Amino acid sequence: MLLAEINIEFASPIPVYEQIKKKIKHAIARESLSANEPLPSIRELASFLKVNPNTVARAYRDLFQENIIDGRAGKGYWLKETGHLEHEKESMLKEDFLRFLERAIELGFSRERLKAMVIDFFKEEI
Amino acid sequence: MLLAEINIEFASPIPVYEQIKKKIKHAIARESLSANEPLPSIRELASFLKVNPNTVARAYRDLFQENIIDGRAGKGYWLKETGHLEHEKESMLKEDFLRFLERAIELGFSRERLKAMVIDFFKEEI
DNA sequence: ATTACTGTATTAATATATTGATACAGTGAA
DNA sequence: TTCACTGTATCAATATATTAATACAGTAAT
Repeated sequence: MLLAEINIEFASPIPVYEQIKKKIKHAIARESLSANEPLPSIRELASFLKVNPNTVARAYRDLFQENIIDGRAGKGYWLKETGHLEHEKESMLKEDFLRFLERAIELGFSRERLKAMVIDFFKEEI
Repeated sequence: MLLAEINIEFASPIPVYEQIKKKIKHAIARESLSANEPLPSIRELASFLKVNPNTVARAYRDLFQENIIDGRAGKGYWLKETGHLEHEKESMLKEDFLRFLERAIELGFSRERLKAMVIDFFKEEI
């Protein structure tokens, strides 16, 4: 994975470690980082981005807990098996969708109306 | 609208003003608060909940900016026309859905696969 | 064991978000 | 005008989140 793929907007209100997480997820999505491939070491990425190593460590720790990467002290971090990842990704997405449904219910939309709206969204967007 | 419909969990990590907003949206969704009906005054709700008036004011200000309620100094706040609300609710929901789509794209899902998954969700859930 | 890398843990500094105290200003009725 | 109620604005106190400084511990090669 190329260091250059990760750039940070320091003026943004979004925390640096969140930006790092998002960039890495993007890299995975485009397959510019593949299964078992090592990530840059915490200190390497930190010095490249000119941020504190703890900030990168926080991003990596989160991704570890999200079951996206694996790692050990002395060895570094690497991307997990993509097969496993597919399953994780699908369940992450399912959770997101359920949260969306909850908000819709809060707003008073019926199941049927919601379904119709979502189908419309698909016709219009992307 | 009944004051008793709004209860706060002070132990929760969710800010009090966010909890107030959510309860009011719920009340609107169940139509326990109807068009043009006045909300409890800031001080009345604050003393009932035993929170600072500014906390309630923050919730009301947010709902005002979300175009859900209207109000003026000296007169209080009241629910807006529901016709207008329907439109607002729909666009709020659309925004939520677009955020969901963005996350899905980040995770590398194609538009078609996403559509299939969403249809499956509707078959299984709620 | 030494060296040169890895990640981890602890604590402090800083920034941001949330809540609170208080004074101010608008509205309408007596 | 006066009164009793509305919401608003400003600033301080507090809590939480984020980043940083530093010391510690694991791994592997020499």
